[in-house]
Amino acid sequence: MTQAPNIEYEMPKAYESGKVEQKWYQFWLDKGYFKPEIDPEKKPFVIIMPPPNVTGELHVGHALTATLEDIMTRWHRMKGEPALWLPGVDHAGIAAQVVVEQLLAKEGLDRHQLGREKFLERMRQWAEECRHTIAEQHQRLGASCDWSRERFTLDEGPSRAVRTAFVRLYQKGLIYRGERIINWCPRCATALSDLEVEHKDIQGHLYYVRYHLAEDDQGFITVATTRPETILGDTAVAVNPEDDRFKAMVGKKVILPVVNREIPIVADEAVDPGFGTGAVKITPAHDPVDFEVAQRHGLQLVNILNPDATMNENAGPYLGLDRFACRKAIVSDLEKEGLLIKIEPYSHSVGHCQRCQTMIEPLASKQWFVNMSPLAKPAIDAATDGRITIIPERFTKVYLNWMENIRDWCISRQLWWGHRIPVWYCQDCGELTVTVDDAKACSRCGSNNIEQDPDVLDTWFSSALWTHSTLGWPDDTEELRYFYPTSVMETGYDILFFWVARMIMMGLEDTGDIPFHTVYLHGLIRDERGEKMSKIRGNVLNPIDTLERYGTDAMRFALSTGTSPGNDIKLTVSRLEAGRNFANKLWNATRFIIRSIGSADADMKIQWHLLPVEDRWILSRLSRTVLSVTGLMEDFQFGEAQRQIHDFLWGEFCDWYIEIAKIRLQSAGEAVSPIPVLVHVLETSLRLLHPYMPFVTEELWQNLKRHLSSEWQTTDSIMIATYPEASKAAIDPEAERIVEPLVEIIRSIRNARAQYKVESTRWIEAQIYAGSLASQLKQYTKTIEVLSRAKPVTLLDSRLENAEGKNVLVLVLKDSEVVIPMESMVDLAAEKKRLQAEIEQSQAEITRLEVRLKSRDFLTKAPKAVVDKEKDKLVSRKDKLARLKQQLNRFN
RNA sequence: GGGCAGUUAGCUCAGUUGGUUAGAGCACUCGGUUCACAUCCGAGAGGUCAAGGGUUCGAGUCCCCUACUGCCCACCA
Repeated sequence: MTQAPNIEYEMPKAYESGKVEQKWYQFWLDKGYFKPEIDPEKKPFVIIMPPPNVTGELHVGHALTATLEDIMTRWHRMKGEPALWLPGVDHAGIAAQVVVEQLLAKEGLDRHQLGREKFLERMRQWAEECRHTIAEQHQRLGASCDWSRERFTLDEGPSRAVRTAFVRLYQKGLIYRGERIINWCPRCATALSDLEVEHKDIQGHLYYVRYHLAEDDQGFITVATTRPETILGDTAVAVNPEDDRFKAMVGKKVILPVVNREIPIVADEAVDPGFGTGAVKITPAHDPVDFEVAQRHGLQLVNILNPDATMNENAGPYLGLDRFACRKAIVSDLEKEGLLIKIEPYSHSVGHCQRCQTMIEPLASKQWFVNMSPLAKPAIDAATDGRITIIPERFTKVYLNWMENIRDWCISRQLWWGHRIPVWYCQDCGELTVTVDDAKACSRCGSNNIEQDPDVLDTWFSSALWTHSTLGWPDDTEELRYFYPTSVMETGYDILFFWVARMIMMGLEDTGDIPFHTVYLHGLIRDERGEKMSKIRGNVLNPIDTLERYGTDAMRFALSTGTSPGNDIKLTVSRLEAGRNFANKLWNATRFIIRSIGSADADMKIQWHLLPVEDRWILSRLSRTVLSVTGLMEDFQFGEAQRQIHDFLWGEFCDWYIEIAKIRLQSAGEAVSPIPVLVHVLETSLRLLHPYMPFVTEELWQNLKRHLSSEWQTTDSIMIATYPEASKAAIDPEAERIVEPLVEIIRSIRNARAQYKVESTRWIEAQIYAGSLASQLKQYTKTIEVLSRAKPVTLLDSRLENAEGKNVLVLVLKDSEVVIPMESMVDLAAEKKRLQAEIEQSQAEITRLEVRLKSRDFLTKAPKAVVDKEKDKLVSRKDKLARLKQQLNRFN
């Protein structure tokens, strides 16, 4: 058994330095708290962590993910559920390969020089380093995930899942190989899926080019294009069949400029007669629409590009030129030949590689695709019939819209880093062998002369299987049976399509069941200026630097408090400071309470029947807070939940209860000690807060426990203590009705002091008329004295109808009045002004209430409780108004 | 071209079944070396909840419309 670490009573600085954090993390780890037990009697809570890419270190976005997932996991664990949070990392295909290629470039190497095997070895080393760094960083964030189940997408298990899924889809006819227009990144030298292309508006040009008719020197047709270099790949000109201008030309041939090839004029619906000249050049190998036109008309495909986007042999004289150089050259040649009619500035959207920002070339190429529509249908149903809930709800529409318009997914990548496509081509008979285990021979002719497809799969293909591949699928494991479907998928809304949608499709396809019940989408982290963080902008915040500076809990506070799902978060210094200050406040409050315990007797039993009003009040407020926080958490409103814990602890417990309790502690003797309540509220609040701020709560909780008797020693750690349960029994409206005016009285005296600039060291007298509350407030005269620095405070039996003298200040409150004899003259003018303002305000409110209460509709249609409330309010406001007026009369 | 969000105090943002006088942090003003805390304490100022219309007894909250900002999706050469 691991012993709880020996706790030196350190100041917050020690906590900020990270020592406390590391101490506790190690403690939890040693205790094995992160690993849930499989208990068939209990329903588990499961989150599979979105695996960070092995491209370097974590950024604040990951810290947000980790924070939210840790909050949920810790909360459910404290509720006694077997809570599994399964961590992992993603090999990240292109993204990681790009990083390592850059590292190689610094050494003057490229991957082709190394060769596939050596390069992959290098990649594996790199991935292993990253995995290490990432795990370490997660630990610093306090992530309570089960490291014994950590997975990497290229691990044996997940890899077998990938192959199995591929083979099954292939056998069902849902994976096919074919020549289609794909997005080609010339820099990465690979095909990309549509999602991996970012469209940006580019200020370009529209070139109008004349194509002469073949049999008629005079006749011509003019086309408009943004990419004149693709003329080299034209195999037709198309016009709309309904376009009278060109009807006569359809079927004739034109001479392709520059290359002087004859190509036909065809009629096709796809052409918009209103755009450009109404005639379109058709480049089937380099444009998706043209590709389809070509299919319909049986046109030839002419590919004019090499993989690196230089011109190939089909470009004739332009062979070897870069695509942009070629464009210039062609434009200049067209001009020379008088075929360029005009150039117009034109803004259009151009695809760029998501990873390297290189301009994409649409290219006809033979690739592997997944036919998505059959997979989308069950995924649509799951979100429509309520089996899967997306938070915030608005993303359901976005999800459905994408699903309903889904297009086939190009999954092959011409990379080395990733899951190799499990397909072998027979060099003898040409048959494809598609198997999970490495093929040794052709499945048809048995030849050993087979070669595996050199390509790898899109990294998102393995991600799509993550929820089940991490739990053992395709095997029927105990883990899979127990933990699947998982509970929550928590991630950023930016990967809804990339990942979440595909996981739902593949989860349903592979297991027949949804992968998770709830999708929680968080917002993106932005910098102080509201800009998205990116390496290119150089505004990326390293979460480790941040937590070293402010403390992990402060950062978690900054990331989760006062935020809401799906909305972006601006991470500012002041947010971080607020978190740090809150941790510090807790530290100090706990220190105070621990010191108080030391000087009192050790019995912390609350004597419920003897409790004074303020004890009942704070216990009531605690109950309400627990009730509300629990409800909010069940509703995934973590930001609001934490804000309420913060406000309760700081604004009520520290500001009022502790301050009042101090007075009791100082006047030794007859009174009931506040210490049991102090301890109870603190201890409960720490548990309530623990999911959010795990380190400071553990440190303080452990410290507190050391001063308590054995019956408090329920668990070895706060993280496995039970989560507070709301007790409605402790809600005490009567106590609240007394403490509220008490607070109001104290505030009003403090206010008067400030207004009249009474020196802080000077005491003033106060007399209070509290009507029906007098008897309960009687025992609080000392409290009022100490907290408002007024002495003596006396309670009046009756109102001072007309307080005598001009140097008496009368404060009219809701149900009470405070009379303060002033040493010097009261500023009459100022007082009159203040009273008049109050009267006006009061009068306005009364008018509003009266109007409302005269309305028959209101009286009959509003709920009775609301009506009664308004009636009571009117009575009390009228009373206050009358008293205000009397005070004003004093001055007249 | 579609779709979605945001617009609340000087700044950053909360405010989820419509129900008192709309909140917090930071910033600001004034006052504080009281033994938990100056990473603090006390007091204060600051908002026609973007504009307009509607539904309702009652709207920051629901509906319509407008403006501005941002995002997503989309094969107009």
